[in-house]
This record gives sequence, C-alpha cells and structure tokens, in this order.
Amino acid sequence: MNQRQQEILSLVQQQGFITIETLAQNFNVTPQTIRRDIKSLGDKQLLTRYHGGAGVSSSIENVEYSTRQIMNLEEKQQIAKLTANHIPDRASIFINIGTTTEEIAKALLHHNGLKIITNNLNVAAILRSNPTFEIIIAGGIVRQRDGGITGEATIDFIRQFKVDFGIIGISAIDPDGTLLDFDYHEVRVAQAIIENSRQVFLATDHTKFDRNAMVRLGSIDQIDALFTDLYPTEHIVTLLAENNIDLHTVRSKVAPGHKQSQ
Amino acid sequence: MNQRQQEILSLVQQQGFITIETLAQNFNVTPQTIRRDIKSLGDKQLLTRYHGGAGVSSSIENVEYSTRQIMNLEEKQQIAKLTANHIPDRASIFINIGTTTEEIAKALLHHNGLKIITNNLNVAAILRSNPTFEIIIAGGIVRQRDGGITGEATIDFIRQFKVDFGIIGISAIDPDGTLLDFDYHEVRVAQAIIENSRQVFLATDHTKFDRNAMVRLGSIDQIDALFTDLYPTEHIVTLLAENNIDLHTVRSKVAPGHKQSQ
DNA sequence: ATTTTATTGTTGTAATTTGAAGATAAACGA
DNA sequence: TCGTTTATCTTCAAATTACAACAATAAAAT
Repeated sequence: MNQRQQEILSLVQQQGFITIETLAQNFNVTPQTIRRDIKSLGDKQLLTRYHGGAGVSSSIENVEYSTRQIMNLEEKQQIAKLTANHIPDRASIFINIGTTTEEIAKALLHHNGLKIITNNLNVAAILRSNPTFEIIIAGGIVRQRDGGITGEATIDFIRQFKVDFGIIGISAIDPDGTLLDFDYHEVRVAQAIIENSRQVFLATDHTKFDRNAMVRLGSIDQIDALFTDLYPTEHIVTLLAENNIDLHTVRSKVAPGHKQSQ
Repeated sequence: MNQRQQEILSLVQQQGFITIETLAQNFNVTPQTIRRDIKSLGDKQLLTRYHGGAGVSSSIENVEYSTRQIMNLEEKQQIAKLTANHIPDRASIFINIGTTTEEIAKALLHHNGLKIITNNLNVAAILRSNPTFEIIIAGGIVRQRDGGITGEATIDFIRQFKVDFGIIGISAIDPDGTLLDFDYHEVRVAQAIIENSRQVFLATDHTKFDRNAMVRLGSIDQIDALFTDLYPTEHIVTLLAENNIDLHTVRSKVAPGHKQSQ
C-alpha cells in the first residue's frame, strides 16, 4: 500500500465518503489512478467502493481486522472474494471452522437471501448483520480458542441437512491428494459437511500445499472446486485435472491446459 | 448499495418513517431517484415501502434490541450479580435468551469450571473468554435481532441434558402467577429448559411485574427461586410463599415474614 | 547497459445513474 | 360511485462514471 492509499484511507475515515473527482484533484493524479487505488483498498475491505467515490467499510467487516492478526490475511481475503463470486444468491451452504472460511463469511455479506448452516460462532456473528440471511448454527461443544463447535451432537445436527454448497477450509494437503487437518473433532464435522453438500468448495491458501498435518480428512477427489491464491505445482494441477476438479486462483499465472477464473 | 441508500436506511431507522418528498429535498435529487432507492432497499427487505414513503422493515427490530439492552441496565447488572452469587463453581447450567441473562453471563465470568448450555449467541461469546468453562451451544435457527437460537432442533438438543440450574429471563409475569413472553419459539425453549433443570432460577427486573405478554410460558410454581431488584407487591409475595419459592431482591425493602438475601 | 517490473496517463467503450415525460395505479373527497 | 389528486411505474435519452487495453515513464533488478 503506497503513501497515497494510506492518505485516502484516513481521508475516508475522517469524512465518511469522498468522490473520486475530489481525490484526483487532491493528489494531482487522474481519476483512473484513484480508481485503481480504491479498487485495491476495496479488495482488502479497508473501505467500500461506491459509484463515484469511496466510503468507510461497513462496521462488522473490519472490527476483527484490527484485533486479530491472521496469517496471510490479504491472500485469504482475495480467496474469500473469489469463492464468494461462485456462490449464487439464495443458495443454501455449509461453512465450517477456519480463518479462511471466516473471511468468506465476510465476503458473502453482500449476497442476498442465503441460507447458511455453520459450526463456527464467528461466522454466525458475522453473517447475522445481513437480515436477509437465514442462519442456522449447529449445536455442540464450543471451543474456547476459535469459537468452533464440534462433537457428536454437531455431526448429528449437520446430517439433518442437504445443501447446495459446502465450503470448507483445511490445514494441509498431502502431495498424493489427501486432505489433512490437526483436529480429529474438526475432521469429523468436515466429513459430515462433505457428505451432505451437493457441491464442495475447498478454500485454502498456498501455504497449505507444503505442510503436514496428522488427521486424514478425506481425499481431494471428494471436492468439486479448489479456490486458492497462487497457481499450485504441476503435480497438484494434474491431480485436479484427473479428478475433474475446477481450479480457481486469485493470480492467474499461465499454465497450459487448465481452466481458471478471474 | 450507494452512499445515499445507506443514509436513507439510517434515517428510516432513526425516524421510523419518512416521505419520499422529504428525502428528495434532503439529498437534492428527484423523487423518482428516491423511489428507485427505496425500491432497491425494499427488495432487499432492509425497509418497507409505503405509499408516499418508507418505514422500518418488519423483520428488523435490531434498533429496538440495542435500545432495550440499555434499559434498566444498572438494575439488571445488580440482579445478575445477585443471581451469580447463588451459583456454585463447577455447576452445570442452562442460560436462555434475554438481556438480563446476558448480564448474568457476564457476572458468572469469575466463576470456575462451569458447564453451560445456552441458546444465546451473545452468552456463548461472553462466556468463551473463561477457559475453565465448558460451553455447549444449542443448534437451531439464529434470530437476527438478538442472537437467540430457537426452533424444534433447539428443543430436541436441550432435551439431551439434565443440569443443576436453569436460569431464565422472561417478558412479563401475570398477577395470577402465569409466566408470559412475546415469542412462541422462545417459550418452547424455556419450557424445555425448565423440564430439564433440577433447580430453576427466574431473573427479572421489576418492570416485568406490571406488563402483559401474549404467550404462556408456564406457572410461577415451576420455579425454585426468583431474583429481582425491587420488592414485589404483597400479592406476588404471598404467591411465592405459598409455593415455597425463594425470593432474592437487590434492595432489601422491609417486608414482614419473608426471606431475603444481600 | 539492458531487461524487468511497477506505476501512471490516455483513449475508446461499456455500464450505471439520473431526470423527464407519458401512462398507470392508488388514495381521497364529494 | 365517480372524478380528482397524488403517487408510482415505464421507457428513453443525456450525463456521468467505470473498465480494459495500450503507451509512456520511472524505478528496480540482472
């Protein structure tokens, strides 16, 4: 973020709303440049873009931004936006535990009429600010560290539903395509989500590709689409192609023979 | 949604109803433009359209909740403290929806090793900050306005447990000892809590004694102790005595022949 | 020194917003 | 009930704003 963008941010926060014209004159640059600036800031959800200007971002979305430091936040927000773009209005979805999925919840706030079932207290809190949503929270034991809800009761609860999209995060992906996580309880819930979703979206940043975790969650062929920031290694790409899994990356680095979006 | 629409929304929520003419003059645009705005907002169910203007959406009583939260806050905090004093460490408890019960959750934070089952998102969020607690949240549909969780699934979930204390709030108490509330769904949950608690604590401020509400929750003889701020009318006191219900008041106004604490 | 990368301006085109005018529908008084 | 008034809806044109592609420039890396 450059100097000008910093100043734009503080101006917006001071005044609530500024036009692009004003900013352009202020900084002696063309409106197009300002547009690029506020687009970049808007992608990070540091402000909200409007036709003709920019305003403060709506409250809930960045309350936690200041208090919580999330690793690779910027990448996660971009992945979140990308994922949200593939969810239609009025869809029914599962969202599970994870910082990435919480970002997705924020990105989904501007949708309409979603039906969302989640086992994540934070996700429920975030989505509650949109009155057109119907939010169902899964019952069970609340984990103190991240507000996740797990346990047998949670799994039973999830099994009551069958939804359009299951959105899951993950801790690691093995080179052979095994999906991995650290927490046994969380894995059980994720499996239940996969079983009861018509389509499964896996959202994960590039750091998960070369990590290891203990508990086997499932196999990559159980998902329908992968959303990530960087283009994965050729090996993973092949694996995805073999299993007919859509790949959506934030940065569209050129790689031959594969579908991408945005 | 553009800046003007945001402002229209907050104006509507402030004033309850505004005419299109007023808004048009306010923003220096034609009424036609305002119509388009409120049509768009109405489609999203963020407000309700009327002939000639716009009013608050029926589904959004969020504003009302936040104002209600402040009403009699001090009394509620005192009641909360009083109630918390009667809960021992390591107890298992139900806590239901309500501003008073949320205050009780805060007052319980200094306890140790509590097992708490709740159908209130806010209560879960509050209690999460104590790592010695085990928190179980009931699953079900999340109400936008106050974070309450209700529905058949919620009741089934609660029936799985049997706890030491059930702490419930309430909307009104009839002079004949009938416990009343406004919301049918909430009542069903409260009934389930009463059935599955060894002891039932009712916490309520004095304003509830001369109010009316629609839905019958139960009878006062189903509770074991009443926590309130002011000493109730002689009539209620007699009723409590007849049913052998403990009365605990914040202000110990002298009244003959009855047990009090603090 | 040359290539790469990032930033900004320019231009043409697409999309959005707005107001105006006529047609339609709803509210209201006699 | 009927007309009268007022509000709303529809459609269109003008103005504004946004976007994408490319060129120019400056800074950074090799």
